[in-house]
Amino acid sequence: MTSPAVSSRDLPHPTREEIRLEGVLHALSDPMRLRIVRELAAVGDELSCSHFDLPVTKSTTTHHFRVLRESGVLQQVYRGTAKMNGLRKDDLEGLFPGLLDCLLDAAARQAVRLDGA
Amino acid sequence: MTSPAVSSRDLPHPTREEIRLEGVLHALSDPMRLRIVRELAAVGDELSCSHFDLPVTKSTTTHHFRVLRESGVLQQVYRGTAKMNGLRKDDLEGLFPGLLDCLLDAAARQAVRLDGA
DNA sequence: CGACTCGTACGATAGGCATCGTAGTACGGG
DNA sequence: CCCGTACTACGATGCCTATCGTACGAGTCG
Repeated sequence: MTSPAVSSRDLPHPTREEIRLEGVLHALSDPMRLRIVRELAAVGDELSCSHFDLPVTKSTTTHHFRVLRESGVLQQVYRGTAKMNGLRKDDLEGLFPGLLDCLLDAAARQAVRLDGA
Repeated sequence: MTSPAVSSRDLPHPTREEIRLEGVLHALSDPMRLRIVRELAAVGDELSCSHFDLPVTKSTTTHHFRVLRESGVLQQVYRGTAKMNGLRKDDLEGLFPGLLDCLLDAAARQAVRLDGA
């Protein structure tokens, strides 16, 4: 088997063609979600939901991950009890070349400017 | 006078430092507002509010222009009875280099993809 | 002045959404 | 089989927002 521990539970994702720029921008216009995406991009690999230590409850965290998945920014898959999250880099790059990097750069610049980090 | 017919009425704008990426993304995540920005960028000059023929009432149009101004995407100034709108290209480029062009390109690609135009 | 155009203000409405808490399901390990 | 961990589902709440209609203010032109 190529993917050993992938659960049968699976989650609805938009196809590449169904992804809308407005939806992506809306998803990224929330600070919590932008933070998730930045961390995911920095690590460059899939991360479980529980890896993120966000200042909101788990319910709210679930909500944010769903928005990111339904807008086409993330792909999610269950692996055991964990839900792994990965950026849909290829799809986004195919639809909107350069946009993701540009947004991440913009977010990084703002973080430096505001937090001095 | 440098600006002859500028009315005394003036409008609150965020300074460059006050512009937030989240706010800009939120402003552009509305189809009506994205359309306004695309048209403004295509023309490359200031346009009056009444130039835009949007499928919403004038009240709603006013609302969208205010959101764009308050997020720092547009600058607005009264000229006679008209209110002229211009993209804050320099400020956006200074804060988030390349972002505006990237977003406009993404919007254009999506328009081609969906409307075949 | 009077009429007309452009845009605003205000209130209403309906829907969306970020957040929480609690109760529940799925999976893996002892 | 039972327990703990990871995540979900559902309902509630309060706020934000896209939209409208109507009434009004500011400016221009005859």
